[in-house]
Amino acid sequence: MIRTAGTDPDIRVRLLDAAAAAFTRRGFAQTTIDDIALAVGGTKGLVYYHFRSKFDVFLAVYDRGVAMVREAVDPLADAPGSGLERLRPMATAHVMNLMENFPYHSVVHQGVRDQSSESLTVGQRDALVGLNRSREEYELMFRRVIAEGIADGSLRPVDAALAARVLLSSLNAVDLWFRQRQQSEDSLRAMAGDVVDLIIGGITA
Amino acid sequence: MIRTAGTDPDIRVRLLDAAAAAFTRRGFAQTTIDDIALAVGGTKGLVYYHFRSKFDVFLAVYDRGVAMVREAVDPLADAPGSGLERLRPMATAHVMNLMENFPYHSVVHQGVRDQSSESLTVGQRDALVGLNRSREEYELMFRRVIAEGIADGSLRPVDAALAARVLLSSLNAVDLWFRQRQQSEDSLRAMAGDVVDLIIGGITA
DNA sequence: GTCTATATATCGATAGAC
DNA sequence: GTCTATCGATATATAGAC
Repeated sequence: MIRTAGTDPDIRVRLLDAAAAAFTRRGFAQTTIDDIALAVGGTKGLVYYHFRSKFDVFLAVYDRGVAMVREAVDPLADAPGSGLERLRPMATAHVMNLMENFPYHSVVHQGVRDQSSESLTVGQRDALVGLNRSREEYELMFRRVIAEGIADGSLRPVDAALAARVLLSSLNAVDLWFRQRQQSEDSLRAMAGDVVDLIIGGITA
Repeated sequence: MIRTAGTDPDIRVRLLDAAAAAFTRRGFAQTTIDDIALAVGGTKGLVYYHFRSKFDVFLAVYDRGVAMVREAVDPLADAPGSGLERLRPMATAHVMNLMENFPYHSVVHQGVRDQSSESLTVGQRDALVGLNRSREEYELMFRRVIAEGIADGSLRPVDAALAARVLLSSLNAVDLWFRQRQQSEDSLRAMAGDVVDLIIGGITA
């Protein structure tokens, strides 16, 4: 082994995975620090050694979640092709990522909802809004591609800002009914494609 | 006055309104019974006189929320016209209702998300799933109209079940970015129309 | 009917042992 | 680095006064 001894170097990530799963299953408020710790075979102290607070764990999960989607989707925005030819792969990759990293996505979704929650302290809200900036850049990227699609004629002349919002929130809403099962990558991709087609293509004849 | 004396006969509804607002602003777990009571100028005891538990309040809000949307939308499903000609008013009425009764809608949305939450007791989950049955009938109504639209040629030959799911969850996702302002009924209706058009009509050229 | 205690439980966070 | 023990705050629910 190249790495020298010591405890699992990825304990932080394992804690984040456990936290994402717990926040998804029970919600942030109903999740206890012990839930997270016990999921990796540890106790409270372990969590508090690696994170300042429960909210800090939430932010770290959120951060990682946004990073993962952007890593998958961002490059597609600047590929060659018309607006529509780039938007469809972007949307599909977004949904695929949602399904494959469901807990992380779910936490990000919670974070977006809660950024205006009155149960947050001022400092907490600021931290959340700060992280949401990356999320907003992401939305602006979709808006840009939609605008380009309108310009090149591959998309209808809709309000790009509203369309980006509706598109992303519609894609994210998939988490309301999607439930993980052992599905092949192919069947996930097929479902993602169907959903994206419904949202981008509409259902009118 | 026809009604004989006694305290406000609508105190139950006022409590539900206050609860809906509180659950929306802070989330269920972070809302305290005192939050609800104080919002109507009372204390804990008032709430516990009218409701068995905090969760009971949640269910009552949920119930009222579903009833309100269905009252507005159900009749439109059996109006004359093609599938598309009925689906568009249904979707628009749904979004209008979402905007006008935002807190109730928001609580119903929470309820749908939480029906598989592991932080519920068995009895609580059963109660929630029971109420969700009305919500499912509602989705089936959309599915039926979509199927009829496909049959009459006003809609593309999509998977009606998937389309109904995607349509409703997309419409509901509007609550993620919609924020109440003092807007005229007309401007709300215009926005609802735009959103519905984007979701039903898609954005491809 | 509504309010004022209060019993009771839970959990985030910290201190200190190892 | 991780654990055990514990403090302290918060909040559901109840009992009984008015």
